[in-house]
Amino acid sequence: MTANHGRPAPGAAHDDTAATPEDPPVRDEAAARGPSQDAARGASVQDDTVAAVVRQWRAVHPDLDTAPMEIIGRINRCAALLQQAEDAPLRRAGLSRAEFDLLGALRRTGHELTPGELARETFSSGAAVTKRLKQLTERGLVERRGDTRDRRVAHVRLTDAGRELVDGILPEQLAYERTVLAGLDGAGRGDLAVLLCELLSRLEGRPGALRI
Amino acid sequence: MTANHGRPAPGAAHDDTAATPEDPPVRDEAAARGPSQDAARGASVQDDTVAAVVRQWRAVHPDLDTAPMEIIGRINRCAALLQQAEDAPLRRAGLSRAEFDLLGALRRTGHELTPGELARETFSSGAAVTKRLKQLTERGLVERRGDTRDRRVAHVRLTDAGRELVDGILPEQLAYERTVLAGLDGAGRGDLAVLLCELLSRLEGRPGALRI
DNA sequence: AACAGGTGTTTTACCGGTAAATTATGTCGC
DNA sequence: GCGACATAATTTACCGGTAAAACACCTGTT
Repeated sequence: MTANHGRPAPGAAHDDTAATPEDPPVRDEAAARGPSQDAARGASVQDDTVAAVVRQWRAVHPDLDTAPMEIIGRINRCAALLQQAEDAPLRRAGLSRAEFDLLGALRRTGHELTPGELARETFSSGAAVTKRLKQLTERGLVERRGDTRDRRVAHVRLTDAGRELVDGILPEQLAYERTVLAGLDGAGRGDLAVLLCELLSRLEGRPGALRI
Repeated sequence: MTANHGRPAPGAAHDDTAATPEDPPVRDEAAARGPSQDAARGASVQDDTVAAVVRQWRAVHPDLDTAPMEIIGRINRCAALLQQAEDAPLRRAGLSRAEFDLLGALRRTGHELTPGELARETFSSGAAVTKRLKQLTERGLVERRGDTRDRRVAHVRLTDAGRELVDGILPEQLAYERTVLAGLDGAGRGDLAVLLCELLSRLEGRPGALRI
């Protein structure tokens, strides 16, 4: 998903008769091969799908500065692949990612949360939380009680089964993430965390600071 | 979204009567303040939501190595925020992200694609592509023709309106991405692109190389 | 030629998410 | 204490995605 970083077209496949009248087959690798920016870091830049997509855009729009894609495209693509990989073990445990996030929020805060807090905590809508809580309650993973003072609010907590489920899955997820990150050396991991933190801080900055 | 990086609970809110019997309120900032790894890069690490979440996990599970979260959590969170930000201008143009991805794939390859190729190109299911193509065709953004040799396959191409729409939106997206990335200096951007490329290459590596 | 099996696309049934409306409750000013 | 307004949660209607089945067509074998 996300804006622009599908797979490169493998090779025009078996086309058919007349090519589309507009645009003549702009289809060479001419446009500036290799990485656009190779920093101080000597690492030989591999050829990932994003690089191929960026090449395509440059061939079609040589005037456009496509540098941001090299970062944003990769972030999006990494996120998509990571989620896909981590969803498998979740499914095995009978959970969707959204459900795991909800349980995880309860586990890591260590105390009860209201549905509203859970919605904020998991970045989802209140309606979605209501639905998920219904299912998770039926499955005995969470419990709810009403607030005695304010009868609009409910308090949700993990059951023992819920806590055990999260505690069983989390180390597995972390172990997978560790193997993925093992491709980078210690300094690389440190740099990456710092750079992403700077980027994220900017994205999270006081709401609205960065355009809508 | 994604595994573990919601917002930190602002402060137990106004709780109620008895706290849950299990787990005593583990709720101090004690657990190793500050960034877990501060690399060579001197940058003062900011305090983003992921850092807060990682602190929570460390407080509850001091034994667990939460380092991967500092990277994976931030990638996921960045991706979510970026997509949210970039969806707004898309909506204004009457497109969903998935639709824009499809049009973008057609635009950047510069030639016709079959529905199947579009599915691979945009990482979505064939069924989803079928539905999107139906809508986009009705809106006059793409056209389709049957293959003359193999009547199972269709060939999809952008209409002029479709191409103009993509060409109008793309620079806007890139401009936004550039302002977001302006928070990093040139070397930082270069390093980030390279590090993400290494990570992505590993994630994309020969299918199945990395666990499921 | 007929058929078995493969491939490209579409259809079907369903699931989960959201926005907006709804319900129920609390709070503030008078 | 009562009306106006705010807030917490839920319900409703709908939309878009997927998996699996169905369909249409091709290709190789006999």
